[in-house]
Amino acid sequence: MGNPKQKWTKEEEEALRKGVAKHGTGKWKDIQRDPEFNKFLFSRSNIDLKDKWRNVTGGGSGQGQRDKSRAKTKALVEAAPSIQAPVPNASSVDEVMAEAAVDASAKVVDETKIVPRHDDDLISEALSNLNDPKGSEVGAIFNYIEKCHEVSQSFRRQLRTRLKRLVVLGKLEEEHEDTRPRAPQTTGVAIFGETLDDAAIACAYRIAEAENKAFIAAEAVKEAERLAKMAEDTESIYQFTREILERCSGDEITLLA
DNA sequence: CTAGGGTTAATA
DNA sequence: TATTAACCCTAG
Repeated sequence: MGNPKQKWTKEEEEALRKGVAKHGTGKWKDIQRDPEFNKFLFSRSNIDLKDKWRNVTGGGSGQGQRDKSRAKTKALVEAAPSIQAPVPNASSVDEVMAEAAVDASAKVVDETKIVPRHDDDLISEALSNLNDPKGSEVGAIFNYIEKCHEVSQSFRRQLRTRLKRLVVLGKLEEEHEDTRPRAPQTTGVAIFGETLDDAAIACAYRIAEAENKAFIAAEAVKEAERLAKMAEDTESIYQFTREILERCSGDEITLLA
């Protein structure tokens, strides 16, 4: 019977791209469940996201590459519930990356978008927002920053490494819940106390520089991912990617030490 | 739940 | 007719 194949709109496609750039390929359910993306993807299912992403991507040549000039359409298919913008969501790393992929030297100005305000405020605000009396776990902190800043996976790894590095160095105090580690449910939930707030400020500055380098690293990762599909050599690519990340973050680690 | 394959509708 | 894009089904 009536099956008018609803075409994807710009909002939906953009939301999908953003969701993938945020969480990464896969996790379609998470993207669909996300309140921010659910506004546009509320009528789409996780399978639809995957299918659409399959068409939108593909490696660069061959198939996929769905037309990019086709919006106008009707948009807002089912009387969507007033589209509001509760979240600031101003910076778009993926957008910058995409632009940079074509011409990086011309889009250097967008760099300010990645680092719009002070860096110390980043973690400070995260702690304030989380409002944790004992402190916030490292996961929640980076998660908050990730949501506010839309960082890429490359940066995510660097941030995590940085925080862990500080713990090892002794700058941060790792406080356990109490006696005995209870159950092995968590992969190492480290709750930081007040010391984090102090060290976070210093760490934030490093993060600022990290973001800048992460931007460059992201391009390298993107290239590596492309090669991965062509060569399908995970092992070689893994080392290649690792070298690039290490090379880009090598300077940062030195600063941290 | 995700990945892949196959089918159907619309288009060049 | 061939190709693309959405939709649906199945396997892991």
